[in-house]
Amino acid sequence: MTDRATQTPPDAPERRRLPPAERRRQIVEGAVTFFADVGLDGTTRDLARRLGITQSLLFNYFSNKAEILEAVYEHVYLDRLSDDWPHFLTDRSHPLRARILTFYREYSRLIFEYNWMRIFMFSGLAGAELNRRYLHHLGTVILRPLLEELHASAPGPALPQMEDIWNLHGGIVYIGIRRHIYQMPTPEDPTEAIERAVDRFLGSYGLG
Amino acid sequence: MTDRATQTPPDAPERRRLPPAERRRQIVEGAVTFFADVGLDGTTRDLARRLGITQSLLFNYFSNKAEILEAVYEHVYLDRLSDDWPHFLTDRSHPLRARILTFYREYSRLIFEYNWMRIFMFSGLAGAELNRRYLHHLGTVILRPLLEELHASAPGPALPQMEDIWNLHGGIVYIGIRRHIYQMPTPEDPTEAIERAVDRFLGSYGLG
DNA sequence: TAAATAATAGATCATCTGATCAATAAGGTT
DNA sequence: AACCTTATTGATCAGATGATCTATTATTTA
Repeated sequence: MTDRATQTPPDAPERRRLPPAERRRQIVEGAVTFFADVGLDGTTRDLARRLGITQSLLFNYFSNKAEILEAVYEHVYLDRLSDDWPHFLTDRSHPLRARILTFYREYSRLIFEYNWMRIFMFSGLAGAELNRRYLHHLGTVILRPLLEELHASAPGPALPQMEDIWNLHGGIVYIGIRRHIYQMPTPEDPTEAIERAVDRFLGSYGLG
Repeated sequence: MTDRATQTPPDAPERRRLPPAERRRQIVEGAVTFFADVGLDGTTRDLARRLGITQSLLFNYFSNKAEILEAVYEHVYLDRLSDDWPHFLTDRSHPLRARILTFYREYSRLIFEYNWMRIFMFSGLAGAELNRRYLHHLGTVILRPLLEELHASAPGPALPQMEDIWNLHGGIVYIGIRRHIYQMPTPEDPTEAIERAVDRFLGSYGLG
């Protein structure tokens, strides 16, 4: 910031004139971690500084800040809910326990990520419709079928309700919240904790 | 905002000159819901507008915005963790199940509240030390003793770990997150869902 | 090598935002 | 009723912020 006049500042590469597609990609990826760090109220100047470009350049690729945030959402929400999971979860050729464990192993690997977790929370607090859509989708496409699978498999009279599925889900997701939102220590690998949570849940419906 | 000159605007009471203590209290309470709504980046002008006072008046009671936020934290974090709970939870003259259920009935009543839930989340995302202190306190003063009570009561060889307690806790807290952060529909009264979650948990350690 | 293209930087604008301060007036006191 | 204290207001400042526009200059093309 001091010797900006020198041709090659100490650490900043001072590279310029990237192909537009690549620059745009660089901006979006930088914006994702930037807004994940500081929140959606982060300034375009700080974002530009972090990217090593000028603030005005941002507006050459996006007509306003809201458009940058849209690109961030798109980049972050993309492929977070695989279309395979509903089929996989209802594929009764595998034991239900294995299906659930495989799902949550995959799912937690995808969402226990700093950028996702925080941008999801920031936009949730901002009241973004996107969050409700995502959760509604999660509920109808994954958790609801999961409930039906449990009803089909449970031997006893005790059957889970939808709210119980949300409880199972929430207990697992809470690991990611503790880690990335509250920045508390959590198990490095959550797999075992998830496995025990799932087994407690299944066990209580006679699905040990 | 249009006819501010008229002596008594249509709806605004245009009252002035409250006793300082009362005005301060009014500001803090207004600030709590204001910042819970819009986030900690909400402007002092919007806050003043909501309170029906001028922006400059805020700085007569607080020397800067950070001081307002401190008062908000203090007001919101106050008495959220009762000192009675540790004693109550370890009082073996009552059945463990009743102790846990009573605790979570009380606790959920206290924290499943719009202002608390959102300010806790906003400040957590902002990296506030206060959140980590709160959660650390919760862990050592409530959840850890709870774990020990479970170890003392569980008949079988299977014993919960601390991470399992966090899972129980997270699953319950997640109801409040869904309601107040994601603004999704949740059971009006979470008591039954909590009861079932606790029973699943206890059952899996032979404490049915 | 010279010209053309367009990615990037720098300057600038209008508005917003936290904060200050002198002027005003509400409510109590005598 | 006149006075006094001080809660409250209105004007204002400096810096921050989103956005625009023109000047540069890296890279390609002829």
